[in-house]
Amino acid sequence: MNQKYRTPDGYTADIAVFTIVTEKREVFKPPVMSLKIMLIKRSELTAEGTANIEAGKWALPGGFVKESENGREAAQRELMEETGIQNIHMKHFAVFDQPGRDPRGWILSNAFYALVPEHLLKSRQANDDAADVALFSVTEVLKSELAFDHQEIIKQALEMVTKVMLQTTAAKNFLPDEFTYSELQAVLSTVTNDSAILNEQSFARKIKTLPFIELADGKTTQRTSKKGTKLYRFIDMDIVNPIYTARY
Amino acid sequence: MNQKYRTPDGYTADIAVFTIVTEKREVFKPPVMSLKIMLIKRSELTAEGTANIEAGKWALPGGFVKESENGREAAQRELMEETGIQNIHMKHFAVFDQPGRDPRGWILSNAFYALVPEHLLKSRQANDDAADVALFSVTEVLKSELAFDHQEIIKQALEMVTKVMLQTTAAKNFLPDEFTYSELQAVLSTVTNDSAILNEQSFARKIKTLPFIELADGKTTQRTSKKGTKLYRFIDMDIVNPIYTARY
DNA sequence: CAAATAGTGTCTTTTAGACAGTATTAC
DNA sequence: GTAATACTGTCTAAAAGACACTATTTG
Repeated sequence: MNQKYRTPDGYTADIAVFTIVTEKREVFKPPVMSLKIMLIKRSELTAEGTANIEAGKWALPGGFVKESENGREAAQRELMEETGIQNIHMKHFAVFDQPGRDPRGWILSNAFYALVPEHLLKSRQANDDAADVALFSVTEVLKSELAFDHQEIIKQALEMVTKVMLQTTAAKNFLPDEFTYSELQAVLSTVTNDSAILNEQSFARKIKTLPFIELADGKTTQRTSKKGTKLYRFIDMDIVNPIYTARY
Repeated sequence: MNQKYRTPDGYTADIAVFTIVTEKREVFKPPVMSLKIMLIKRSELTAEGTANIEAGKWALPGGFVKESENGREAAQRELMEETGIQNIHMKHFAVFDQPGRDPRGWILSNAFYALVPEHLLKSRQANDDAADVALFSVTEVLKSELAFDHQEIIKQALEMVTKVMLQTTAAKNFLPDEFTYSELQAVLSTVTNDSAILNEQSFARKIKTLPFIELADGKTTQRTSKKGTKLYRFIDMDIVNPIYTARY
């Protein structure tokens, strides 16, 4: 190894787990949803019994990458250790490597986000060096004081999530396999104000023409209305919607 | 520091510099363009005179991140040292951290891409531990054997570039401030086959309605036709074009 | 004049967007 | 019946897509 170059003091992985919780679910009514992020409260002592850094503050779950792991594997493991949540799909979106971002030395953070349905987080439980786990509304979190530079990480994660929700079929992560147009609207409304999406009649017509959504033939549900509503499914595909062919 | 965790053996930054070269520029004709990537040939000896790893192979420019630098700064510096190119805008797009990807140990690579006009690369010159610098067509590069896992890095960079070119105003990186519709078409044609973009009359009409492009009032050029052509400018803005409101 | 690029005119078809109306069901 | 959600009918205005035509300039 070339010793001219410093080796980092640590390589970590942090995970911004987003979910959409159903705030209000009344019989025969479309749900009302809101976007949340899962954070842990850093414990006073580490698992080894020494004083923990940034103790007592809320933070993204995460920790050091171990030997023979890559960042993604560490993210999965740390999430499991601290919150009991496992097997969720996460995507890398940035690296935070600013010297000084962590008082312990030159610590690199590999940042991931995950979009998961609420029920997968039901079993969450604080463990290891987490004293607590909770869901926070994203607006709330952007105003609170968090550990390290986690507020900045969350801010960037949120921008990414908004984009991904509107430009890919990521909304499917928050819906059952078969869903109604109003449920899809409820999901999308957590990240957009676009009237073409939020207007009821427009969207009810539009959904039938989208190439990445198909009708679940003949099936209906009464969970959002007395009348009964048609069910739709996402078709898996990669979509690039060029801005040069869009209509404005 | 918690010694349970391995510290990485190195933290590097690699840069995929893309440019669009004008393959054919005849008087009074729209240009023909093609997408290229800049690679270096790894020298036999390092700057210190020791044998270089992966010597003789073509690779992305890049190298170790130094003390008090972040990944982005190292990417800028290494690009400068190896190719003489400086002050270009680069974006981070992935981290490559698979154990075993580099025979020297656990070496993390922070991957960046840059989109730059051809003229900024005119002054390129191999230096430091680079024996040569050259531009390769992207189709060619995906078939050749490169150092480390750089082919995979380039593959992912390319996917990102295609998306970014079509979903943002990134095409401006390859155009003069004021450009004709056929020049914009030439740039976009390097990454898409979309008929709505490549059809001459459609696009000539379309460009006038795009909210992120404005007419450079009254100005014309003869560089693409005898008749003279109107010039346009990009307006800086962030665009999210939701797939749910697109027309298919 | 011919040839080439850059447009515009015009027509047809599709889509958006708005508003009002209908359908179905629980209670 | 009432009230609520989920649609559909219908109209208008805008846009897409295709094809032919015009405009301008060089040589």
